[in-house]
Amino acid sequence: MNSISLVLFEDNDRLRESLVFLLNNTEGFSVLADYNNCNDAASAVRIYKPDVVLMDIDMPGKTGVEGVRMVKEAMPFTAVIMFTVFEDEDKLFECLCAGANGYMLKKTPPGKLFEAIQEVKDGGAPMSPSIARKVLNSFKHIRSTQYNLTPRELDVLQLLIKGYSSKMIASELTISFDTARSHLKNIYTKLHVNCGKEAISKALIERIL
Amino acid sequence: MNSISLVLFEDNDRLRESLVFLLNNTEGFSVLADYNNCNDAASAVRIYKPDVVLMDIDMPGKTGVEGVRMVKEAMPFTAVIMFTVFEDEDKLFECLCAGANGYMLKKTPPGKLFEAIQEVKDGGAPMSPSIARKVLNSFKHIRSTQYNLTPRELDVLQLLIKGYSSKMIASELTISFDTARSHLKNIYTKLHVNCGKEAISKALIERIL
DNA sequence: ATTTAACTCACTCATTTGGGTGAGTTGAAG
DNA sequence: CTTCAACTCACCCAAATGAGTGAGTTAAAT
Repeated sequence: MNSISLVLFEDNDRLRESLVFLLNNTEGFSVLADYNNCNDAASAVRIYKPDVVLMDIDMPGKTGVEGVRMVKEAMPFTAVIMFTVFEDEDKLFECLCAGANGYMLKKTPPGKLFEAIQEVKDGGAPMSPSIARKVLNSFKHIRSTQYNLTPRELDVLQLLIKGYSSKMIASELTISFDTARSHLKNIYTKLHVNCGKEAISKALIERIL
Repeated sequence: MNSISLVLFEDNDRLRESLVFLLNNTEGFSVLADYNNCNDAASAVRIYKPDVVLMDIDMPGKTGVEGVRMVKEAMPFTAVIMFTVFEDEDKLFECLCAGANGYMLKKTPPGKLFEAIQEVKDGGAPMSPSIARKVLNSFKHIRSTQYNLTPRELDVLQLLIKGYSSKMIASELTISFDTARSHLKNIYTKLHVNCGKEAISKALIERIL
């Protein structure tokens, strides 16, 4: 019942089959489906609703980067762990933006990988140590660029994160209450969120500030 | 001008002096002061206002755990990197609670350490890979210990962070709207905040979840 | 010179939120 | 057996929020 359900996307048949075998013979894990490409990733996760998706980056056809994007669009709360041999910073960055929840190198021993699966299911962000730093570096690039927040909007967002109310933001920035709220609304639109709380989460988690 | 200023606390004289020498002969770093104990850590950081503090954990007299606490009380925005040989989970945990910003093992090569210093100065959270997981595990222990959140309250807080409204939280947890709000109010009280936005910030920044 | 983006401000409206107060149930610890 | 913490639910109210719409100003880019 509380076993973690998975769907795998991995073009290397031997590796994939090994993983499926290992996972299905490990208590607490059950592989619902596995694919050698992620062309149908969206429908796959919609059908199986797995707790966790293990996604290779380098696959023929659609790349894992597109894969994670599709998964996240289809089922936003499905945890996705990228599983790759390469430590390509650009791809890493793209995957982050696409919403991947973890990054494990293929050289990771199975035990660690299983821990990572458990961890990501628990809301963690497992990453192979060697790419952890890269991840931080990638995030530095983001710093709002992604959402095209204006300088003023960043000011507002920063205060919002401090827990300031619209009124407080207005007085802090010496602008009118309505202007502050106007900025907030624009921020929400740009961040694709519907309220301040979501904006704060997104900003803090994605390290926009 | 843009060189990173440091203050060191390390009881091993040879190691400390080596570090001071290395840092002062590396572009971008300047050691303002170094101590073989952290008894006067508070006044030291108040006087020197360093960008970064490098703090050993195992020192005679006051431990580095108390050291980081003092530093953080005196100068909350000073970045503190713990620098230790041991991977003691309990001490690690204590340091986390005390507000340390990074954890580097002494076996870390100088280059990596310097990167870490730069990183922590830039707002990152550098950690030796081997303790990164421990940190995550430690954080699991925290899970409210600090604020004595009940399991249910943690459930609610988790959803709050996802941007859920009271109504959504209620339906997600299959409780009434008022119960959800009741939990929220209790959470706010325990976290010493006045609104959900502050709660989200606090929870994410202090990694309560 | 004109377009454009950023910033500014205002008004309305339905909904949500935080705060306060009070209270019933349950399960575990003493 | 009772004490207590955790969880549950309800009602009230003032304030804050999000959403939508519209518009004036300024400074930079074309």
